[in-house]
Amino acid sequence: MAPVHHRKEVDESYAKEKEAAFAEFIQRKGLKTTRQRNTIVATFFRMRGHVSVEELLNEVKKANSRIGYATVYRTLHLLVESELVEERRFGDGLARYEGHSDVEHHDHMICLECGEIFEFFNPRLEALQEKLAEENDFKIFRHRLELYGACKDPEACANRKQKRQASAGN
Amino acid sequence: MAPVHHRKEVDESYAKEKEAAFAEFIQRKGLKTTRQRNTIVATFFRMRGHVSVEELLNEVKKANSRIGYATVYRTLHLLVESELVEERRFGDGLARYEGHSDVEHHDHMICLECGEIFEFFNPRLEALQEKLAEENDFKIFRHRLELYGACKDPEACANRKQKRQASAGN
DNA sequence: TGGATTGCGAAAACCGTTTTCAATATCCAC
DNA sequence: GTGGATATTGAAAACGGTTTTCGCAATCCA
Ligand SMILES: [Mn+2]
Ligand SMILES: [Mn+2]
Ligand SMILES: [Zn+2]
Ligand SMILES: [Zn+2]
Repeated sequence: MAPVHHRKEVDESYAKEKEAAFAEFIQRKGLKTTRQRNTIVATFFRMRGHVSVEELLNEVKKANSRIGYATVYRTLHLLVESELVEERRFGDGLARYEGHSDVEHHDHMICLECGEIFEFFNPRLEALQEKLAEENDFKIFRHRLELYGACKDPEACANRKQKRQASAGN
Repeated sequence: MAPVHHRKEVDESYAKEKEAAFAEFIQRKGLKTTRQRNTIVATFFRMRGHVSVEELLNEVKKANSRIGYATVYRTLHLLVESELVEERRFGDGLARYEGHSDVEHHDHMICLECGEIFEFFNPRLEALQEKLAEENDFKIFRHRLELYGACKDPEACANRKQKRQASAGN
């Protein structure tokens, strides 16, 4: 099985692929290749989940402690513009970023207890939205659906909560 | 027909009802009745749509120009706490508030061209969300669904856009 | 009606994000 | 390779919506 090893390889090739796509975007736009941007992008695509700017900067600083907020913000904007990354806002006042996974689009359930974010996709839901838009003579460009609530499994939820609070105190 | 007159009466009784409910909430909480809060609440429930703080303050100042932002913000928090009003955020960086209409819950379509906000409610959509939550062992407390796009009727959209830009320059 | 308690408004603080600006790095034409 | 036009960087300041502070004013119960 060796799931950890497998996972690591998958992450690496995924990250490499995204880094290459970003490099191509940079060239296509006539922008310059810089160490800082490369570091930030490489770091980002090796993180999982819905990453805040601060979380990303903390990781980035491990590779190059001189990189500051401004460059991280600027690079994230480029990543969004390149469509390699999407910005999310789950109502806690800060932007979070995620790389597109294989599932192109998905929505989110956010546990207000442990902070876990579950992703889901349902074609019927998507179709129903289209139908409702049609009825209102409306053309959808994009949508956001967020279900706020709580995990039903109290044990798993409590564990995650603990884990999160532990990692919050870096 | 006299739709305007009819509308006015409906709004008045609606506003009066909400004002009374807020007064009751204030007493229940042991807070004091003040002119400023009454003015703000009375003004709010006579406005339609999804009202920003600035829009509300502008209206409020017509009745009492000495009222400032702080009191408007504080009163809106009370209105939300009383559950007479809901806060919305449609991604333009500012909070908007709406009184509960007869339809208790609804979702939104936002035209990115003219800024119009259409409201809708669909029981199948709600049920489907519940089903998906169930499958993920998740209990929904609340949700937000926003469809961003554009009106299909270009004329109506352009008219609304013009109207909005006109009223923006107060 | 006194007086403890709340609420008020102007201004300052807050907080995540964006912009400024002087110094530095990139990279294309030579 | 090198010069030099151009883009990028990082610290710090600015921004914009919201919250908090603080001294004064209003509320309201005994
Ligand atoms: Mn996601
Ligand atoms: Mn609404
Ligand atoms: Zn949970
Ligand atoms: Zn429109």
